[in-house]
This record gives sequence, C-alpha cells and structure tokens, in this order.
Amino acid sequence: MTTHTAPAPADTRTRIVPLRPRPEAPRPEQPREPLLRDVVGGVLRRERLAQERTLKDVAEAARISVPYLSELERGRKEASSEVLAAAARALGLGLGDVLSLVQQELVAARSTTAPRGRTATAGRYGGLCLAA
Amino acid sequence: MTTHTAPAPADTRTRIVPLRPRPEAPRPEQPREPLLRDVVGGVLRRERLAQERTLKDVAEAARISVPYLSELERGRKEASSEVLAAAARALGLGLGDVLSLVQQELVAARSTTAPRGRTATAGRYGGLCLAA
DNA sequence: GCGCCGCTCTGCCCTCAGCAGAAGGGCGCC
DNA sequence: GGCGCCCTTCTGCTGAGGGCAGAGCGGCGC
Repeated sequence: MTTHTAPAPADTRTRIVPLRPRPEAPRPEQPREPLLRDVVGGVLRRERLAQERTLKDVAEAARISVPYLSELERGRKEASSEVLAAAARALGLGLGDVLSLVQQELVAARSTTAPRGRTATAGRYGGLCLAA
Repeated sequence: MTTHTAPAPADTRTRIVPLRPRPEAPRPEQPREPLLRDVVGGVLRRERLAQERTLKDVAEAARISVPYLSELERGRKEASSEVLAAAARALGLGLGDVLSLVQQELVAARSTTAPRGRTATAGRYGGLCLAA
C-alpha cells in the first residue's frame, strides 16, 4: 500500500497557468483560533448594548425569539445566514459591518495570542480600505 | 492603572459610554443583501481553484467529506464555525483571510446592486486597513 | 413583601448538517 | 470506437443541533 505509484505530480492534464503557491505547511500547529460564533456573538452583544437596547427589543426587530438571541450572543448556538442577517439588520447594520467588527476582533485576538502571529493572513489581501 | 474618570479600557467589559443613535429606519425595505453562505462558498471555491486543488484534496485536508465540501462551495449547506475554520485552514488561510475576501465581495456586490447603496455601512467602521 | 423587567436555563420538535453510495460528464489511453 | 479514471453533483438516510415556548432567577421600584 505504500507509495509505490510515486507522487506523480505531473498530471499535466490541467494547465491553468498561475498557480498560487500551495500552502505546504500541513499542520504546523497553529494553536487556537477563536471560534467564529463566539466572536460574532460578542459583536452582536456589544453593538446591542452600545445602542442601549434589550434582548426583547432586538429579538422582535429581528423576528427571532428572545432566548435564542441570547444564545447567539453567548456563542452557544450557531447563527444561520438568514438569522445573522436579520440580527444585524435589527441593529441597523449590514453584513459587511458585522464582518468588519468580527475581523477586527480576530486580528486583535491573534495579536494578543501570538504577538508575532503571521499566517498568510494580512499580507496578501491586506489592503482593503473601504472608504465611504 | 485605574483611570478613574475615563471608562477604563482595561477590560473588554467596558461601561457602555455613549449611546449610539439607535437606527431608526425600522425596516422599510432593503431589498436583497446576498446570502452569506453563498458568498462564503464562492470564496472557498475560488481559493481552491486558485491553488489548483481538487475537492478531494481539500476535503481530506479539512477532514470533511467530498460531497459536503461541494455543497458548501455551492452555498447549499450552512457551514458551522468549526467546519468553516477547517476548510479555511485546509486552504492555508485563517478565518480573517476568508472574512476579508467575503467582505470584499459583499462590498462589490452591493455597489453593483445598488450603486448609490449606503446603509450605516461603510462610513462608520470603514477604515480598517490591515497592514502587515 | 410583591410584582415587574431583563436575562438565562430546561426540555421539545423538527429541520438540516454531514455523510456513504452511486450517477453524470470529460478526457486520456489502448 | 470503447473503456476506464477523475472530478463533480445528485439521492437517500441518520443524528445532531437550530429555534422556540415556558419556567426559573436576580435586581429594582412601589
């Protein structure tokens, strides 16, 4: 069963030209990236509090139940695309806004967790500066 | 370290200082923001193709089944936090990278869909320019 | 004390995430 | 020309978990 057939990389079937350098660090043990739903939940809660609104208020605006919104904010349930959009909307935000905030937190968390933390991350796609 | 006048930034649990003007356009109708899972799927597929890799390859790296990865890329199934992280990782990206790309697509889509489209969106949190 | 308000915990049901198996479709090989 | 391989997508199935109604708990005004 061993690699008798060889790596045989040259399956030249495809010739799409510009290959991006496939990341070949298989598992260099990047410890823990925070779980997305936690970060999203945190953002939602922070925004809600910043607006001084209650779970009930936002939940109704988003057409979801109060306990469920609570669970989302605490990162205990996974928000589907529709629910997330509704919740964001209820806070007067777009998906893009929420994602911005989430990203900021991810970056912040990473820099504290691994101060020299660099993945392929920012460098490549980095410069997205969306202005008004 | 207790700046006693200022709302100490020391902890995340900051006192919510300024109430943000609650968004009071309740919900007239903002017609269609693209569904998150579609955008995410598109990003995953594009990245995979850019690396010239197959579903099988990436699926194995992410420890998920091939058909399921296909569904994710096509936006037919919702990706949980863990699965999304695994898929991103399998492509050599972090969550932040994926979110960046997703956000870019959202912005792009919006500008085509609603050329004058402005929500509370970009203005407020706009300037996240993450550099190296 | 008592009731209200805001949040969280407890089950419950039914959708859907996630997968094994097999069916298209394209290209190389004999 | 046919055969077979590879990548992808479709078809059911099962168990996990999304989403909710209802009750429980601490705080504050009366």
